[in-house]
Amino acid sequence: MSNYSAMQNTFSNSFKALSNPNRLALFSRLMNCCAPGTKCDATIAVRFCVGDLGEGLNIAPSTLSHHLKELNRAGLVEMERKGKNVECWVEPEKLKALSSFFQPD
Amino acid sequence: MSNYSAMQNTFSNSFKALSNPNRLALFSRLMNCCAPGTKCDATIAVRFCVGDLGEGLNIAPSTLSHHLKELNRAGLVEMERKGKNVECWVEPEKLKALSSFFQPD
DNA sequence: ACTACAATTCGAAACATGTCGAATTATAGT
DNA sequence: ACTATAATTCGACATGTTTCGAATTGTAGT
Repeated sequence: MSNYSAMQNTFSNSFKALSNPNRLALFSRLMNCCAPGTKCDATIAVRFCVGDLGEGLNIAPSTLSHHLKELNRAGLVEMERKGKNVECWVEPEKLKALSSFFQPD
Repeated sequence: MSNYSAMQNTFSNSFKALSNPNRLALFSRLMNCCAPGTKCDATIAVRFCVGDLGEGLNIAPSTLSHHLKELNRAGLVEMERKGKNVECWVEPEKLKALSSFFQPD
């Protein structure tokens, strides 16, 4: 347990997911709730459907879908189908984990 | 100023630098001071010469050099020649900036 | 000057990533 | 059943990344 290099691997996968500017933009929208037409409330996980998330990013739907899948695989973004749409959000715990990675003990 | 997408770009470059497991290991050593034969003192930026940093990572010196250069270009690691060696360290400010990226306002 | 050690640059090979358009699946409403 | 909208999968192509060994540069000591 507490396998050092396994944890390192998890984090490097997270950072890989955030290393692409488009993916980081998607993640930031979910994280900051500063996206078009959204009220800001940091206590509740913000939800977007896939299409709205990609708004203004100028990427093809297939590319958007691919990026969200990567974020989901890295464990950074949750996804759930809701009718015709698929809703996406970030769990606050994930933010805490990432934030504390950079805080020396 | 306070150009949103420029800041996003800086961060995606940082995360790209940390997306490689070997580079993340190098960065972690400088950050955590948990490396072989080092006393732990979080108040002072820890310094390693390039060779010692790569200890146990099983990568060629040329690869090690390349990775450190990437970390340096991303602005995450500082480097300074000191005689035969080149010393590397992480500025505590960088850690603070990265950590607070994940903290919603 | 010569030697030894530390680190970097260069070129090449194998592999991974970002992107698209076309085709497909999922769901809801008519 | 049919149609429209949302999202995904697939195959392809161009570009980037990781890694190495060989050659090179920088520095200190003999």
